[in-house]
Amino acid sequence: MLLSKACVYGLRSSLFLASCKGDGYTSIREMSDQLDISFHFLTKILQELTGAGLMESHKGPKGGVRLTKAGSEVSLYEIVAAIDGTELFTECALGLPGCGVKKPCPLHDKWAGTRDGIRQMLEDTNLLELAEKGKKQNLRITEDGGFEWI
Amino acid sequence: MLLSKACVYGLRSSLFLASCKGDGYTSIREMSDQLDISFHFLTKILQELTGAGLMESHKGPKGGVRLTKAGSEVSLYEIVAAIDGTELFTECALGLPGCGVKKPCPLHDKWAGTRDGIRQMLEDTNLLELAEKGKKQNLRITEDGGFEWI
DNA sequence: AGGGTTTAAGAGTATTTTGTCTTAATTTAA
DNA sequence: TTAAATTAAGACAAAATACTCTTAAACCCT
Repeated sequence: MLLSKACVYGLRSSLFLASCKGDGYTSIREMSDQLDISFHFLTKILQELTGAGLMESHKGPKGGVRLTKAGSEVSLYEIVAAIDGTELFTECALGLPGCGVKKPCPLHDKWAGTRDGIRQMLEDTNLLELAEKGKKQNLRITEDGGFEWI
Repeated sequence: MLLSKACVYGLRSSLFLASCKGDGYTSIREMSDQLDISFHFLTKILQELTGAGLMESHKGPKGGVRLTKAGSEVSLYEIVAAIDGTELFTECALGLPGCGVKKPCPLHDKWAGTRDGIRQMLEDTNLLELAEKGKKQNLRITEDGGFEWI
């Protein structure tokens, strides 16, 4: 699996927030309902994202979380890095520590290119772009397709 | 992590076999020693590869495992598919089941290209090519670099 | 034939990931 | 000021992954 489940859930919920109108907070309960993700698990994931500065949270009624930046300014890479870390984009395909230009494994050259391709794709893609595409083409971001773009 | 540890170990040991001269069997004990991988864990991984038809095994003295095909005929993709399965090459980046051309997620188009890039890199690379490169440039395939190309 | 060597198979353990539950702290609004 | 709503935090449980160990089966050699 390329990304952990926590990371995938983090991406889906970030996408959800990017599609929300206005700059108010969205409650985690609503997100967990709409996206069909365990409330408590999602809470922990979003805590990581707020810890990383990508979201900010607010307690109490009318509380919830929201993006700290405009969706157009948040790349998927930032979210992945915040949850799964950057190891995927630096590690050796054969799992050898310290593999790099100086001390490569036989697969290093080829894998480095592929790896950069993954990173660039994530860096090149922002939340707003995906939210607008999803809204325009009515694409799903949940398993059952129950989510309606806002 | 892109590949499981079992898969990474499977790749390293396949690479080891591809670098072995002659067509005799190589004992799993020797491989686990040379590659610094737990003997019993490696045994189970190689059983998967023999089950998939990529290797064949032989018991008793002079026993061990060997590739069923020439190293030049074995792509990394075959090994990864045998151990980790092909899910990585078919799954949705957002984890949505059934995501594809017909029922895509907002990230599908971009991810499909990236995903194919990973697959093609693995399909395009064979064991002999890596073994020769490793031998020629004296590259490591173990953490401590203790392995000497045969 | 018999003993040593090697893979096969499966049970058992440890660690990480995933998910659940409870309690505390904060905030809004009546 | 009090009650309801909401996130924060941490303990706990379940599942998947990563190993470890033991016993069985097959094989070679003397």
